[in-house]
Amino acid sequence: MAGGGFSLPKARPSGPPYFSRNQIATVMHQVAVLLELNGANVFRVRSYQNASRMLGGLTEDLGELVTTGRLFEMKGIGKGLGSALTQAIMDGKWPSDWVELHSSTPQGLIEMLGIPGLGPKRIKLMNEELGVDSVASLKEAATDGLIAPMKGFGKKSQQRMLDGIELLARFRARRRLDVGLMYGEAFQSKISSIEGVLKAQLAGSARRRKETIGDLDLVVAVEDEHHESVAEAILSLPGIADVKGAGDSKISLILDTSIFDGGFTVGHIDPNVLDAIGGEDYEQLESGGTIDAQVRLVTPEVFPFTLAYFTGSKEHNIAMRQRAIDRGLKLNEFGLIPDAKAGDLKGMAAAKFSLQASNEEEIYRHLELDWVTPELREDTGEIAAAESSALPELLTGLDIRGALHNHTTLSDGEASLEEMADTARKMGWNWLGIADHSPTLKIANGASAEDLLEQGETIRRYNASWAEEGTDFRLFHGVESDILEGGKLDHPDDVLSQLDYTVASVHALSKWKARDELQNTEELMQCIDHPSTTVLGHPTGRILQGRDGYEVDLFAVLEHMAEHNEEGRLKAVELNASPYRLDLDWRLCKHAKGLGVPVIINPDAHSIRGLADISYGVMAARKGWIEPHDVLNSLGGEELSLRLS
DNA sequence: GCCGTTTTCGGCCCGACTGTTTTCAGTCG
Repeated sequence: MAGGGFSLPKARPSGPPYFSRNQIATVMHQVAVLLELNGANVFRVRSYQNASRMLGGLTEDLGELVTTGRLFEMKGIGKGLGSALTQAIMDGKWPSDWVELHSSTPQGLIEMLGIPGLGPKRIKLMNEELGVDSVASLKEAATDGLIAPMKGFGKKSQQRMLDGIELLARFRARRRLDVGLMYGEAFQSKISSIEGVLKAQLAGSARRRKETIGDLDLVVAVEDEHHESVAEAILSLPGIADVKGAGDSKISLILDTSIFDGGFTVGHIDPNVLDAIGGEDYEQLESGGTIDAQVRLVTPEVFPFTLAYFTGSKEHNIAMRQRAIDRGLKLNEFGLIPDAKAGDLKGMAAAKFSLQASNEEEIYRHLELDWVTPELREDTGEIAAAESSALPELLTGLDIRGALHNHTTLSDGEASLEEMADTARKMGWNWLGIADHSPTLKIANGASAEDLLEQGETIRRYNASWAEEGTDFRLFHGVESDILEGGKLDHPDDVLSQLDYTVASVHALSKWKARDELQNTEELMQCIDHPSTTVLGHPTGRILQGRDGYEVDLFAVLEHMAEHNEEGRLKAVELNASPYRLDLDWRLCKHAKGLGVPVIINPDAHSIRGLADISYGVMAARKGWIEPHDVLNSLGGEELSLRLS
């Protein structure tokens, strides 16, 4: 969260329900963090976290859940949380201890949690003993040498805090998926070519294709006799800025951009996005950037277990372990070990009694599960699905036949219509949609109605000539219209009606962020009701690592879109594939799918290279359980033409 | 705070690493 400030949302003016699902889930997460900082029982903290995650992934209406009493039947909701939530939802009042936690915990403590190596316990201690209540005051205390003399602390801890603060200032803790994968793939290929390395594979959130990545995890298979030489070779690879730690099985490193053989460049960033992520300084900042990496060296027999373990997620692992326990087994990074055999042995010593597995599939099979693709390992229902062979047949890049939201030189794109079409054809697509900006967006050189309609003429000419020569490719003509006051679109109806489709997007972020969730939700719905609106573009306006989106109840918006679709009016939600956005969030894809709202993955390309961003959208969609038939991208040109008419 | 073919208390996933200790707490994944 940009800013990191915690606050309790105000109740809606009318209700119940007085709070949205998002709000409830967010507040519970915040309470969990605040409890940690106040030294609460770790399991109590976990209860809040579990409940937050569970509620955040729900599709049911909260008010209904409460009135039917089903809230109390949900796993993870007991008497305490159940009645607290009932009060919040039905009366619009947060429990008094939650309010108290929010008001009594200095905001600076939350910010301090972002410092690597520093957790809630020591933050609390420093706060109590030294009155440290922010990153700035911590820096001062550490510089004055006040930290080291404290019991349980020391000179090294003090220095690590200063280093951590430096790192925090230099770069935000997480990196976007595209950046993380760039580092990860470069590092993996360097390790793979070391003599004695049998296999090196990226694990962790990069393998799960999370939209941002905290650090890289690499699992390396190596025979015992090469262990030492491989470890040494890794430590002497180019691109290592610092070694944070090196134990027997784990090496912790910081990588920098010198790992990239061909140099480093961030490529084209559209100005709107650039502004949010640091403006002109961004490229410089990024080229001086770093990423943490952890390498695990294991024997080939253990490799699949370690790979599965460090792929995570933590929540998926917990569920997997529990499943193992239920079957008299112990699952860890070394193996899957029957209780009876392992006795009190720990770690590697117990691992020799492990059930055999030459790959991840076999581990899952031992637990009577289908193999779960890494993207789905978030404990959001994949284990139940794997148990009953009901895992989705996920979308792949090969299913993509086109995308609707792309720009040309008519507005702020770098490439002409012809260049864009040509590139799409070379990518094997059957169609391409062009949706340039509308007039209100002056910063993006929004095109006038006149120019827009002229572009339409050109497109019709191309389509006619392709049809004539029997080429299975066509252009669709649309617009990316700004959403204006009252949910209105940015062109007169008679202009919009001449287009194949309209992508309606919010760009006036500051205005939308100044309003509350209810108003924004209402306005988006009004815009969706416009007969010309076909696609809701980047639904929250978020820029990853740049700015949060505006407040909106997307569950409600999607439900509204579902009603239109049920009545035969196509209303699709965009999954903006730009790695800076990935908006619709993957967590909501499953919900859209469940409601029958079609998803359209759009690269929002501003150059021919930008079209390749579609791959990040496919990653996010897979993470959101999306199958080929859930997206418009998998339709052929003729089929899509029918859907749009 | 939740949960229970262990039903009202005592667990709650598990191990590595670091820095501080002299047997362990905090943090991380």
